[in-house]
Order: sequence, then structure tokens, then C-alpha cells
Amino acid sequence: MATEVPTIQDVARVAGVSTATVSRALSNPERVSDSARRKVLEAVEKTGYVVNEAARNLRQQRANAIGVIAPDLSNPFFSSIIAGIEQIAGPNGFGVLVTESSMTGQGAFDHASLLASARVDGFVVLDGQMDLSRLRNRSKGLSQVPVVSACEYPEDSPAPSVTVDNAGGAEKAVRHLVDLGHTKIGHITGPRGNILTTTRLEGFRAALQSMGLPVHEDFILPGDFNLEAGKLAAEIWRTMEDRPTAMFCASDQQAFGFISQLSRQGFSVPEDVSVIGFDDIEVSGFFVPALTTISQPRLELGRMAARMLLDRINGQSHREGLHPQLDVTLVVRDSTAAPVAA
Amino acid sequence: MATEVPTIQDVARVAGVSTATVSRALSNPERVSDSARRKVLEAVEKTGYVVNEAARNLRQQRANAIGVIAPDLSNPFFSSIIAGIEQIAGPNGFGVLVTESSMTGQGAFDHASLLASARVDGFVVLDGQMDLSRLRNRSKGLSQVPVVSACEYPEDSPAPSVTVDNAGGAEKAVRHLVDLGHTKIGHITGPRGNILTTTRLEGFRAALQSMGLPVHEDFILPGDFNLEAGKLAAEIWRTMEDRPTAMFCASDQQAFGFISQLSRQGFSVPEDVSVIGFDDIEVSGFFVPALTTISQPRLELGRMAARMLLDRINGQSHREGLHPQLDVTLVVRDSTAAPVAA
DNA sequence: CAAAGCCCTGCAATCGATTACAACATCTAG
DNA sequence: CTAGATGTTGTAATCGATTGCAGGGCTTTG
Repeated sequence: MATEVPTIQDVARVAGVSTATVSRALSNPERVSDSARRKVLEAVEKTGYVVNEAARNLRQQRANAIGVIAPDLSNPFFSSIIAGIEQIAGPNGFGVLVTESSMTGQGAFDHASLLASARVDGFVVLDGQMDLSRLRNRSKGLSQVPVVSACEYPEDSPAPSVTVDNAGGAEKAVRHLVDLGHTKIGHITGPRGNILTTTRLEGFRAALQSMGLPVHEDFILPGDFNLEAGKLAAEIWRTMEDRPTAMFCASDQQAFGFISQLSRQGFSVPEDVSVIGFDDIEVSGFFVPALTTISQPRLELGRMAARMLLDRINGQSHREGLHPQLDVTLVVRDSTAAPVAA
Repeated sequence: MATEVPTIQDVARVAGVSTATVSRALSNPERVSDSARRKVLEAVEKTGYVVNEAARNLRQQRANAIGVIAPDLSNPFFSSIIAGIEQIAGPNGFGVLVTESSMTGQGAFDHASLLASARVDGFVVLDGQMDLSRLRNRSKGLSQVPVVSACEYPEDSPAPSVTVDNAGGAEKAVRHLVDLGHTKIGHITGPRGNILTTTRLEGFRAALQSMGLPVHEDFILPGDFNLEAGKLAAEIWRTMEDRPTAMFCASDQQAFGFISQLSRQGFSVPEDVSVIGFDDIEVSGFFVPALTTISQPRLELGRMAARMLLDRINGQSHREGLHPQLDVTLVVRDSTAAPVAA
């Protein structure tokens, strides 16, 4: 029963043709005669032949796979992007190799080289913290590999990237709150040093100013994108003497943490404070209260990144420095409302 | 600048040794002399050499990679398991290839063969719906590949699997509700035909009976694991004349959908109805109200599956039919309470 | 001092596919 | 009828690493 795995030689023997013909019949069907093609297909069926990717990759000098370096796989935000990458890569015959960059203390280095060389034809990097230039300088082998950053991108990277309009999203959030009548608007930021953090914060500041509102530095609370950060921020908010009546959160998860902790303390949203998030992850519409947020096209982000990477792999080199920016949209739900009169 | 990728030949030339020595110096350092090893390492450094995985895989007849077939990447439940797989696979020198089985109408077939042959050394299958035996019969090539099912497993599969104690979890959930004083307990099931659905449902029934409570068939609502299903179930609950005072939901997401829709309709949890979920995904502790649920060791699930698969790949064949079952725990939070007196 | 054993190294075969090239058959046009 | 074009096929080189085998040098032992 446990027979050998059939090779192209076996197929050729069964079909009564050469291996060259088998190979051609499978990859360029129009280049062989009808009769040969039929014989080959029958033989493939009979033997249960599946091409050996390692041999093909070696010969063709390409892996038919792309690597994805994600900071945190269990974050639903990233997994959606990965799903988008899959949607493009799969049908194009590319496998998707996923690694979590947080895995080693060293950063993603060992994993990157694990994936390196003939293993993948390129990378999509979802981790803005990762030092791409170091990665590329690591070895000649790696420096050849095309890279596309998605979502977060290192500021100085020459690699193409696809992002969303973070500043614009922040502005839409602020405008929504202002339209509702808020004037005391706070912000919980993302983690320090993250490009998303800074662009959203800048967008927040710029929006307030353009609407003629002052920026209270006290209303800007340092945070992170996760649930815990929102909880911590809620504790700070509670202790403030002069509280903002609305908070713009850097992520939906953060907003959940914030709301959760507040309601545990007897406050309610949006009565005591309006909350708006960023991301529009799936559960946001089902939170209590349903979360008003800035919706990112996460799947499209992944799809576009994959498309760009595949193009580069296939030699249609976009000029370096291509940085498309996708639009975000405001989704109004139940966590924002007009402020109650003081 | 855009030089060729260095090969082992280049390293050998620079180091002044044969390729055999380079290969040995890198994979069996103790088998070469100190001086040779030093020369090789220097040459590697100088050239920036990275091994070509395709060539190695071809020669060694192994891919140093495992495939994961998941039903839905954007579901945080699965991505946690994948993270666990990664944690074991990575340090052992294995890459992780992820595919979404929902991707093709045909099921995961094309993807499976995409991954097949020398591309991966084995699979972890997270999709219980997938017809494993068909997959294995597809070709001789595939039938050789070791497979481990995790979480969901096809009932008749001979493949080893790692699961959690779903029936036990259901029982813990019911017991908790009974302890609180509930007697009218309902259940929203998972999707039809899913093994998790049936074991949890059976566990639910068995638990009620063992505690001397009747099973109201009307209180068992058909559902799915997602948010929408919970919302639908809430609509049914609302219209019931004799309503259960507590609901055991087949997943946390479902519970969120249920609670969300109820509160939108002016009901509140746990005052009007207690709700308990299953999974304990990250956000559950931050929901409003924080969700009482059955916690699954998701990371450990992935880690164990990866360990079992790696063992099989390395020839330490567990006897076929090994099916470890991990324990689940009850996590009491705020979505359950004693029923209000009628 | 010779035989046996060990360590280290290099030669060359090998993994399984793809593909350049050449050979051959068949067809077309002059 | 023949030169040339066209279409189909097979031969064999090739991708880059690993590894069985054999040989050379050195040490140990009788």
C-alpha cells in the first residue's frame, strides 16, 4: 500500500512518452498533440501524479509562494488582511506562508531567513516596527526579494506600500463628533513610535485646529491598540477633573476596553461620553453599544498588497515608491451622541 | 548591485574547500575541522549566503513546512490556534503554510494539491467539514502525507486529532446555570452537521437530564457560530411565549450577537436572560456585560496539534487513532446571574 | 615498523522537474 | 518535386544542495 510517490518519470512511462512531453502537456497543453495530451492526462489520473514543487521551484528559480510577516496573528485585524492576501495569491498559484514577527525576541530575523531564498518569492510585511532595511541588508539572498508593506509601513522604507488614509480617518472621526456638538474631544493613541499612531494623532490635531477648536494636551492619553490599553485609559478618564465628552480611540479593540471598563464603573456610553473607534472589525457592529467607528477596507488592503507584490514578482515593476492609499469611511452607530448639556 | 544570489559553490570557492565541506560545516558542524568550519563561516558571512530551500528540499525529500487548512482565517478563534502551531513549528525549523478551505467552491481540493507533494510534509486540518478521506484518496502523493485534525474532526477519520472536551464544556455550562437557580435553560446550536455542534448539543441534553431537568425541544434554537446567528436567535427568543431564563450559546460570537440584538430591543443581560458562551475569545472579558463562557485552550490546541504532526513527520508514529482531549474551564463573569423571581 | 583504525575531505551521483536544442515528420508554396 | 516553414517529440543539461563512497593523512597498537 505504502508505495512510492509517483514522479514525472512514472507518468511518462505509463503514457509511453518522454518526460518533456508530460511536462509540456501539463503546463502548456496547446503545445502538444491531442493524442499525447490525452495519454498524459490518463496516465496522471492512473498514477495519481502531483508535481513535486521542490523540483519545479529549483529548476524555475521561483517558489510560487509569498511570505507574510504579521505582528500578531490572533488579532482579527491582521487575519482579515491575510485572508485578502490569500484571496489573490491562491488563484494565481501562489501559496501563502505566514509568520508572526513577535515570535522571537530578536524580531523576525530568524523567521525571515527561514523563509528566505527559494522558499518565497516575496514578502508582505504587516509589521511597521520591523526594520526592513536591516532585513534586506542581512544577505544578498534577501536583498533580492521583493517586499510590499501593508497597513503599517516603516517611514523611511523604499518598499512600495499600501495603506489607508489614517489622517483622513481621524479627521472624519473628529468632524463627526464636532457635528454632534462636542467641543471637549479626547484621543487615546496607539503605541509610541508606530506610524499609525502618529498619523492618526496628527490627523486628530489638524482636524481640531481646522475646526477652530483648541487641542487640550491633557485629553490625549497614551495607549496601545489592544483591549487592555482602553481599560487603562478609562481609569485615567475617570480621575480627570475636566473630562472630555467624547473620545476618539485609535482602534476598535481599544474602544471596547475603554467602554467595558467605564460601564463596569457605572458610566454609560454614549450618555456620559461618546466613543468612536478605528478599524471596524466584525464585532464592532455587535458591541453594546454598537460602536461608531472608522471603517478600513481590510480585505482590500490585503488584496491590493498581494496584487502589488505579485506584479513585482512577475517583473511588472511598479516604480519603487508606489504608495496607494485606500479611503476609509465613517460608520455611525450607537456609541456616539450629542453631549448632554452641562 | 543586483548581483546573483550566492550559492554553495560560491561559498566553497571563497572558503577554498569543497561544497561537501560547506554543507557539512553548516549542518553538522562537529563533523569538520575547526579550521574548515571557521573558513566556511567567514565565507558565508562575506558572501551573504542563504541556503536554497528548494534544492535542499528536493534532495532531502522533505519540505520543512507544514500546511494548515482553516475554514475561516478572519475568525479569531482559528487564528489563535494557528499562532499556537506557529509557536511549535517555527523553532523546529518548519514553516507554516496557511490556506482557507472556504476559498474554492470545490472545497479545499485545489489548495490541498497546491500544497501537495514536496511543498509541505504534513497538514493540520482545522476544518471538520473537509472530507479528509477524499483528500487522501485524491492521489498517491497526498495519501502519503501525515495529517492531524485539530478542534473539529471528521467523525470517521483515521487521522489523529486533538480536540477539547466539548460535551464536558456543555455540562459545565449547564451546571453553572442550574447552580444559579435556572430551570428553563435554552441552547443555540452551531451549524448543522458540525461535530462541535453535535457534541455540545449532546452534552447539553445529557447535562440537563443528569440534573433531573426536562429538555424543552422548543428551547433549542438552530444557529451557527457567527454573530449573525446570535442575532437571529434573539429574534426568535423575543417571540417565544414561554422564554428560557438562560441560554447556552455554542460560541462566544454567537453570544455577542444574541446579547447585542436583545439590548437593542430593550432587554438586558443578565437581568432578563442569562447568557453563557463557548470559546473565551479575547474580547469576551471586555464585552458589556463581560461574558461568562467556557474557556478553550486555543493556543495549546495548536501547539499540541503541531507537536503531534511533527512527531509523525519525524517518524515517531503515534499509533493511528490517537485522540487527546484537552480540558475546558468555566469562566464566570457578568452575563449570568440568578433568575429573577417570576 | 607494519597493520588497523579514525578523522577529515573531495568526487560525483542524486533528488524531479523544466527547457534549449536538435531531429524528424508533415505540410505549403514555388 | 523540392526548399522551407511548421508542428511535435525526445535527448540531455540544468537548477543547488546533500551524502555515499573512497582516499589520504595521522594516530594507535602489536
